[in-house]
Amino acid sequence: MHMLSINRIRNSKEKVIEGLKKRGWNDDQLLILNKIVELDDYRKKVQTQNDQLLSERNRLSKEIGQLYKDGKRDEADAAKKNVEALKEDISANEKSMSDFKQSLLELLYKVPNVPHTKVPKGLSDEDNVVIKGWTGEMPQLAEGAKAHWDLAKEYGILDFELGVKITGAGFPVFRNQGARLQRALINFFIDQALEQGYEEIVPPLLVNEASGIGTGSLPDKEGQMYAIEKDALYLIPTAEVPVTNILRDEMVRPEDFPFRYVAYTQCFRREAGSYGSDVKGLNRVHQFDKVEIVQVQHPDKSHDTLDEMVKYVEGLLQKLELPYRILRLCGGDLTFASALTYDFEVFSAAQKKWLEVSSVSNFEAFQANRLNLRFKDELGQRRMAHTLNGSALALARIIAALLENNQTAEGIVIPEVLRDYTGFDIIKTK
RNA sequence: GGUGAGGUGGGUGAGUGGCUGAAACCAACGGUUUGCUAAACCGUCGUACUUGGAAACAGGUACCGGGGGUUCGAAUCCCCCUCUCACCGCCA
Repeated sequence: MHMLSINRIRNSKEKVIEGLKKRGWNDDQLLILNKIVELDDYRKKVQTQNDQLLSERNRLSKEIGQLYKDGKRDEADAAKKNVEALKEDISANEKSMSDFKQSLLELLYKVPNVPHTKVPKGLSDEDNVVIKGWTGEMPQLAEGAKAHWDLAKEYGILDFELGVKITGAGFPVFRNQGARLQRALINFFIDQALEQGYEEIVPPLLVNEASGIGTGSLPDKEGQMYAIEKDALYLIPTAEVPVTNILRDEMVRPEDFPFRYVAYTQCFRREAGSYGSDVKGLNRVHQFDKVEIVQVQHPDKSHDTLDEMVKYVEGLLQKLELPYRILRLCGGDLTFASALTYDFEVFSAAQKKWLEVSSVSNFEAFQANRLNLRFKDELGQRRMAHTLNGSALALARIIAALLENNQTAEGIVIPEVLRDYTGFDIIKTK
C-alpha cells in the first residue's frame, strides 16, 4: 500500500476529509486521521526526549575518553555508572518509539489517496461519469455473429483448451494469424509511443519485494501476484511495477521532468476469486500482454500530463477504429493509490459489452512517498515527484473486440494501421 | 551450487575503538579573473527526523549495504542476513 504523508493530513485535514468522503468513508473511518496525528505527536515527544538523553550520553562518553587519557581512572569509572543509568531510559524510549511507529504505519496504510477535485462522488462503477461517449457508428454485425471465443476456434488463432493442458485455465495459446496479430499490436503500440518521445524499456518480469512495496503491489493482501517463494520474487501484474521502480530512492533533477517510459511486458494476475461470464474467453486471463506508459512529472504539471496521456490513448483507439468511451472514475471505483483515473472501454459487438482496455491514472505524490522519489525545486526545497501511468494498451481485450467487431463473411478484417505489422489484411479459415 | 574478495557521501577512494558526518580527488553549484572560451584561485556542496524561528538560519539526534550484539563510546570488534565482483561448475 502506498501512503499519504502525515504532513498532508496535518496541514490540510479538511480537504483530506472531503476527499475521503468521496470514497465513501464514514465518520468512524475518518477518526483514523485523528489517531494518526495523535500517534505522531506522541512519537515526536518521545523522540525529542530520547534525543536529549542520547545527547547527554554522547557528552559523558567524550568526557570519559578524556578522563582516561588524563589518567583519571576513578573519575572515569564513576562517570560510567551515570551513563549506564541513562542507557536504561534510552532503550525504554526506543522500544516505545518503534511501537508508535509501527501502529502509525498500520493506520497510514489504511488511508487511500485523496481524490482530485474532479473526481465525482459515488460508490460503484455505476457512478462513473462517461466524459466521452461513442457518437460514431456501431459495428453492424450480420445475423449469427460470433463471440471471440467462437471465432478463435473457427479460425484457429486462439486455443483456450490447449492453454489448460499446458498450464491451466486463463492461459490462452495464440497461434497462426492470432499470434501474428498479437505481435503486430505490440509493435504498433510501442512504435506509436516512441513517436511521442517515450523511452522504451524492457524490464524484468520478476521483481523483488522492495519493488513490490514501492508501487504498492505489496503487501499483497488479495494475493493478486504470483509469488516465487523460494527466491522471494514476484511475477509482475503490470509493467508499472518494474518501470516505476526505475526511479525509486532517487533525487531527480527538475529539469529532467518529465520522465516518460514505455514498456511492453507480459502481465501475470492470479485474479483470485473471480468467476462467471466476465472471465470467459479473453475478457479476463491470468497472463496477458500489455504496453504500458509511465511518466514522472513535476507536481505543477502532472494533471496536464494526465490529460496528454488520455489524449494519446484515445488516439490509439481511433487508429484501431474501435468504438470507445472514456470514463472518469468515481471515488468508490478509484483504486487505492489513485487521485484521478480515466478508464477506456471498447465495445465488443458480439458480446455487446464494454470492455476496459486502459486505465490512465495520476497518483500524484502517493506512490512517490513510498518510492522515495524526490526532486529539489527552485527554492531548494525537497518535494515528492508525481507519478502517472496508463495502459497503451492491454492486448487481450483489444483482440477480443477486434475479432468480434471486424468479422465478415470473408473473414476478420485487420484495421488499416496494423496491416504493415501483420503482413496480412484479413484472417481467413485455412 | 562451490570458493575467494568486497559493499564508506553524486563518483573514485582514505579511514582497525573516542579529536571522523567522515580525508583527498573528481563532478556539481556560487564567485573572482576574462573581449569570449578555457585555465587558475576562493567558497559552497549528503539524507532523514526533531527543537527554536514567519523565514533566512541555528541547535540536537540518527545514518558508512540491512539487522542484532559487545562497549562509557563503533564506519572501525563479534554474529546473522543481503547484494556486488572474481574464479570454478551448470546453462539459454
